[in-house]
Amino acid sequence: MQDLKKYFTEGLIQMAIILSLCGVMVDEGLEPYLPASWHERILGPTSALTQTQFHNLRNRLEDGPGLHAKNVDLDSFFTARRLLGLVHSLDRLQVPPAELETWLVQREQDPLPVGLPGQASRLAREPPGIERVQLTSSLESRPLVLTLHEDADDEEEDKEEETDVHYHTGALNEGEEEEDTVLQHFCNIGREGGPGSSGGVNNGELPQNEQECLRLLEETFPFTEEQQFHDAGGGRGELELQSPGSEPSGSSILPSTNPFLDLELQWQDLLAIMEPQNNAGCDTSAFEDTQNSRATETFETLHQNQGVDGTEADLVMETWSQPGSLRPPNQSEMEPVLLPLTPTEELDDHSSASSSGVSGVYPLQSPPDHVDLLAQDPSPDLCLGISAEDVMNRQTQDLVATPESSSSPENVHCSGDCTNIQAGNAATRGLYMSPSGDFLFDEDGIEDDDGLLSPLTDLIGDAAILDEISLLDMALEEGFNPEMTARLDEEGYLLHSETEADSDSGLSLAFSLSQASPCASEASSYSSSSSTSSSDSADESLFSEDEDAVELCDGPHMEMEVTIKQEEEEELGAVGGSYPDHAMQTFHQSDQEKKLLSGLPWHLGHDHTYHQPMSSSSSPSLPVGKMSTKQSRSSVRRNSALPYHYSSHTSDAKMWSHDERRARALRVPFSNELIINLPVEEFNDLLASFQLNEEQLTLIKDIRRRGKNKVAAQNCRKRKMDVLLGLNDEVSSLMRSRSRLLREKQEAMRNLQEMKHRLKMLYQEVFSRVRDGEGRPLNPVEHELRFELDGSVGVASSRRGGRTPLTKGNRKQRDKKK
DNA sequence: GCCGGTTGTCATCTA
DNA sequence: CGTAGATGACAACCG
Repeated sequence: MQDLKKYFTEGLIQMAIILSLCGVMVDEGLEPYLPASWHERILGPTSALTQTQFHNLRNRLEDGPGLHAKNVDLDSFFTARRLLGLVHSLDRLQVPPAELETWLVQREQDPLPVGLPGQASRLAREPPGIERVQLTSSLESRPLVLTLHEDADDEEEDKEEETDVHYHTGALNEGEEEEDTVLQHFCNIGREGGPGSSGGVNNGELPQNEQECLRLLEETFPFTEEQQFHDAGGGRGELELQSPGSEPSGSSILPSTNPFLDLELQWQDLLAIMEPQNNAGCDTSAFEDTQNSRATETFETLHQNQGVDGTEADLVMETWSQPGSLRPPNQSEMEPVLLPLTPTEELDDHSSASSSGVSGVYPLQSPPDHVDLLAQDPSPDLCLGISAEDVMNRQTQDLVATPESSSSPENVHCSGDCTNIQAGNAATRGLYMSPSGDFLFDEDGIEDDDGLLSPLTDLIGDAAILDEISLLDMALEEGFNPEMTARLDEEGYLLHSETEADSDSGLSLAFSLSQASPCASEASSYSSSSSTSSSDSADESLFSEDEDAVELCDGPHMEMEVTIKQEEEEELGAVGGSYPDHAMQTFHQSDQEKKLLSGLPWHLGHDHTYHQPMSSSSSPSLPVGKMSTKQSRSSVRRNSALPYHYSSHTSDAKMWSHDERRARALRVPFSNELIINLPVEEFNDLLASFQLNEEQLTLIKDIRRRGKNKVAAQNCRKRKMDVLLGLNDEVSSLMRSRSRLLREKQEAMRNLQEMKHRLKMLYQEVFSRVRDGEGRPLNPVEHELRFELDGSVGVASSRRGGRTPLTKGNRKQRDKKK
């Protein structure tokens, strides 16, 4: 939304409108409105700078901030590509080429002189491979996404395009001096309009162009025709279309009519944009999408026409592309195309995903992509840089989706956004797309609707795309992979449970160690409260499962328990009597319940030890008095059946067996574990679900009480032990502290003695220098120095007891006299 | 058989 | 009032 705000804030909307109007006269209209700083303002932090790292890197390398920032150093880029091997993929996939086209178009449209120098330099810099990429991409984009569908033909076309591209690029490099047909067209247009005023030129030609465009549209431009056109001319067709002002040139490469088409398309795009519905239309019709994309292209071209004025052009471009990203200024267009490729794909993916995720409204992405490719670059630039970009795209798409929002400027932006996003999608998806064309885009869009992941998965799915996808993409995919997140979540849950278990174990102390049982452990007093709350839902589910299990219990585990129980019963004799199958089942259920309960957080968190007895419910319950011999047997059985249960104490088994016996005797339909571990509500529900007599209820409550108290006792003992240990530690620390203090005391005593000694020496020295009134030294026996509180010093006679104040001054004087 | 440790249980208090 | 936790005390069991 912030981005949108940025775009919509203040005069941006007006700017967009003006720009749209500028379809005829971009330069004139924009100039007043486009201060040099506008780019940054409009784009804000999310602009090119925030774009894909890749773009950013290039930007950094070459131009730095501003529009140029997007311009990529082709050499560096190419090198990087080779190194990464991504470059190759980029060449194919890179949507950015569209931008190149736009750039070229701008050149053409623009009076050649305008922005040439910078661009030319860039072109010259660009390695041939890069140029190809641009051209191919541009060609693909222009021919409409249709070209994308034709994967097989793409390479050949690309080659052809490459030639064209070289041609164009050469023109660009030469500063439009070259006689490239396309360039010538553009040059002618620009010249007609006047080198300085591209807009003016355009204006003059517009009417004709429009007419021709309309005618051409009717004749050739039918959507299907676009495909044909694309098939036939690929890049050429694009070039033609792109050259808005160019006269119909006989040049094989660039049909002059195409430029007119572009103009018309631009107009249509503008009109469509003006119409609120267009936004929605993007979704509905590929044609509209194409128009939108074209509109963006037109703006781009206009921007380019502005030529050198990167700022103004950038502004325009930005206004169009804003949602995703702004194109870099003049030069940047070229580079953005290239650079964005990988990132753009990523962005596209994100954007597409986002768009899809946001609303199915924008299935269009693919179709506009062709045209949008130009726009893509910008968008990807913006989007790619930051993960948040996806959100941006979604937001922008949302805006676009709302047809109502389509007021002139907003529409423009929206369309631009849509185009950008779509372009991104198209770049990646165009490959996937079948020759069906625009509609295919819709399909893609639908696929996109699945979510962000879908595009990624799609990319992965396509081998070619995979080639193109960079490691970064992979990383991104992994990062976004929902499965991974799910796994993480699970792991986190596991970890959480483990941690709880750990905490529990900590609580249980030795108990847990000795008796730790994998089976469900009762919730420890500490963890139980919290765990229960968190696990309520799970518990419920488990509970339901448990109930089912009660009814349906079966399986080998059942058999094991049954045998054990039978043995136990034999041992027990008449106490338990013979359990009906139902009861057996219920107990078996208890085992399953254990399993289920084990999954419960609270269950996990709890002490290991005493539940074991719980788990041992299946284990035979022996009369307390009989336990000695039989216990060992039962314990052995337990061990065999439930090794984890095993505890040194058979008493546990006994105890539980006692409750278990009673429960069996009363035919309690659920296990002790459930009785003890279930939360109160569920426990009550459980009791309510079964018709139990008073005796059974009492027993169940006693079992629950004892079970919980058992845990409480364990915890209490553990705490007590902890307290003892803590006290022991405290005692140790206090002992150490005492030793330390004693040492310090000794040290202080030594220091004190030393000080006393030094004081004594000093006293003697001072006293030895004191003289009486006759100048004779004082007799230490008869006199002594007295230090008063006020700091004065006097000589006192030890015999008379009288004191002769002796001030320092006096003493000093005396000393001086001496 | 005694002793120490462990564990379960009960009773009671408290939140 | 009911529930659950905490704790002291008791008893049983084991090594």
